[in-house]
Amino acid sequence: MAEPRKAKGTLTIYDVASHAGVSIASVSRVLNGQGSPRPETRERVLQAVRELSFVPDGAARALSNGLKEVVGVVFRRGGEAFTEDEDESLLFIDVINRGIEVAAQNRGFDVLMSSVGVHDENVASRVASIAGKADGLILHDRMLSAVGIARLADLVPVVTLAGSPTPVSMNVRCDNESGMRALVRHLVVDHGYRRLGYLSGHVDSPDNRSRARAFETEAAALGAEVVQGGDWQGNYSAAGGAKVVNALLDAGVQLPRAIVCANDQTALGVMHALARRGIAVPGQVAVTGFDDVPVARHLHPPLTTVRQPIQQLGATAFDVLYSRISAGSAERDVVLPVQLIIRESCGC
Amino acid sequence: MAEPRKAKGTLTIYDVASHAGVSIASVSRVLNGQGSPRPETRERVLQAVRELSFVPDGAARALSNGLKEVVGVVFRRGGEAFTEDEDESLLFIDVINRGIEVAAQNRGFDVLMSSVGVHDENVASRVASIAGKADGLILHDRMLSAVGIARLADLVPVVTLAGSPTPVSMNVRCDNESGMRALVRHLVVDHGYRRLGYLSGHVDSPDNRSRARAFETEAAALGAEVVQGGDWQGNYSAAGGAKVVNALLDAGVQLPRAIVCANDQTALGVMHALARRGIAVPGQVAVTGFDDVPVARHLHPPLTTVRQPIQQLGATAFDVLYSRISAGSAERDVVLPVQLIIRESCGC
DNA sequence: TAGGGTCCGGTAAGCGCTTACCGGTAAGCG
DNA sequence: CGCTTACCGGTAAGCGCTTACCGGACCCTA
Repeated sequence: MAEPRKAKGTLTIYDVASHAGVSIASVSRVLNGQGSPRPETRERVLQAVRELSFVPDGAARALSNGLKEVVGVVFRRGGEAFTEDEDESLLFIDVINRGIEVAAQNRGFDVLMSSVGVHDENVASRVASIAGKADGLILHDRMLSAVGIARLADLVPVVTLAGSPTPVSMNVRCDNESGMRALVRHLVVDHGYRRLGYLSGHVDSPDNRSRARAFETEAAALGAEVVQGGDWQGNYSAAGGAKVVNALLDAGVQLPRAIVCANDQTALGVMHALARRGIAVPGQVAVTGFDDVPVARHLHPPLTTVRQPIQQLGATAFDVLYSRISAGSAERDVVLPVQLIIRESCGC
Repeated sequence: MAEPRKAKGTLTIYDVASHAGVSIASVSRVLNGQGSPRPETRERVLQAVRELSFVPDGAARALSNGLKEVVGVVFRRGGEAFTEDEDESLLFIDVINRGIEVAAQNRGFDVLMSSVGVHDENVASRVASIAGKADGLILHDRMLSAVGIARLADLVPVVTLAGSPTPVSMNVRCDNESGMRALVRHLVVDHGYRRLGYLSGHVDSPDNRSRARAFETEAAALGAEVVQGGDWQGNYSAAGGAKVVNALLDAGVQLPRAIVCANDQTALGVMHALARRGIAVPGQVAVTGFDDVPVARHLHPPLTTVRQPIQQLGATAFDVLYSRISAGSAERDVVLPVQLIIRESCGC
């Protein structure tokens, strides 16, 4: 721990008060718009604040108010350090985070960002440390077990993203089911593909599970043949998608007519791998994604995918958390609509 | 402002103390590893902390210590809301931010992220508000005027990214000059291109200025013809790059043999626009970027660019700030090396 | 067994702010 | 003209934590 005690000439409200010739209470009142100070007093204070360029200390304020005006966001980063894979997977999470941030600003809150390494042992302790510095927490997918969340939740309000609500925490997610159903329907009904593969994301991700399930049931309902499971397991990354395809091809497996990927990053890797092997997309194999990350439209061919309102997702998470913090209660399970985005990688 | 005063049953150190049958001083000492508590006392406290799952309040701690263990990071986001352009430009900044974050964690710090809209009037007040909640600030490119920085800097230590050091603030940047020189040399000497265009970034960005200058002088030194200026002005975004190319083409201008873009995003837009117009890259026009953002290698053709150690940039910024915060002083101007990455878009 | 030195651990003072409470002044009323 | 009422603004307490300071217990030595 660093150890300065008074780095700078640390102005306090006392300095402002004496400079303005009023009491600290008046200064505080003016700064917070409480009470009804006489215009003259008010002006004197503002003048002093301006002259000294005083900024009140957030910690003191927080302590006094019981409100830090800070929310914490916790998410996983890729490998230990600066691996390629990590960089690739930035997009999705970062867009969500920006959504959170923008929403937070509207309420005068700021956002404490904290990532956790994949094989970081004590996630719980990191999270706890953030909890101490924030009024509430937003947890990205797969951060903590249900028990962990429960324990956390009686420290501070907790919102999870793409998880499931618990008795003590709230959740915000997208409507994976209907998005996936629409996608499969498009592939089977509109294009007439009879054999589809699902290249999964992390097995323990609720998003992945519901997408897989919807994929399976819809395809079955439409009478299409389905390929998935062990060999088809990715990890939401481009590298993961490429690896699966390469392994399949090396094993001489006959690819299905369309590969439905758990997310856009995976699709990106799949298309890359396919291109390297000289397999035409969508001519020989169609590929689809999920998320509609910005780069999706810049791929060759442009990626057919399901658009999640990614930034909205973050903004909503904040709003839910905020209403919990300030009003004391909020909706526990919010589901956002998605939209099928048909571009060219499906064969259109 | 929200107005809860005691949201939860807020555990305090007093609760822990009485639960453990010791004084609050002992609890604090155990928690901070100060003094030399008797093993038994120590154990009692830890036990109590565990049982109550107590987490000390960050604000109180900060107030008492004069150290919040938080640094603020301020950057610009694109348009007002959820525009396409905004999404596109995520990459660069976010990688830096992640670098900051990882470095911060190593020191037990957390990162307060705050973005500012492009046409946000009172940047200064937003920044000030962050300043009150942090021990130091990292400002991305083009956030504040020199005066603004000066004023800010006597509130808290300030590090700028890709700016220039001021008497009171520190700066971290990459070696644009040598990167650009190497790139131009490659284009002119190795490929023999005689006519080069520089598609700029924001005019008021120090990075852009030094790249433009290096481009110009090196090209001149090698006797190549240079095209730049008014019509060649982008804004670091893909859309900006595409717009310039389209305008040029519409005006019937003869494009130079190679287009050197101020950054990768711009190059991405340029390549896209060129492709739409049926112009072969690099066959008819070579295109290069700057940054080596992760997607650069997934373009068609893969982008020749100058790699900046982006994540390092962030990490270094934090380290500099940290040493200033804890040791009271630090280097004022840190320059990181870059590396020419030759892929295919240059014609190789 | 008494005196001195060590350790531990408790008490209390503050960190910078908000705000309940109260006293003083001025305006309003009879 | 004196008393009430209202309105400002000041004083002080307290938010949860760290830590300086001090007193007590224990151990060692003579």
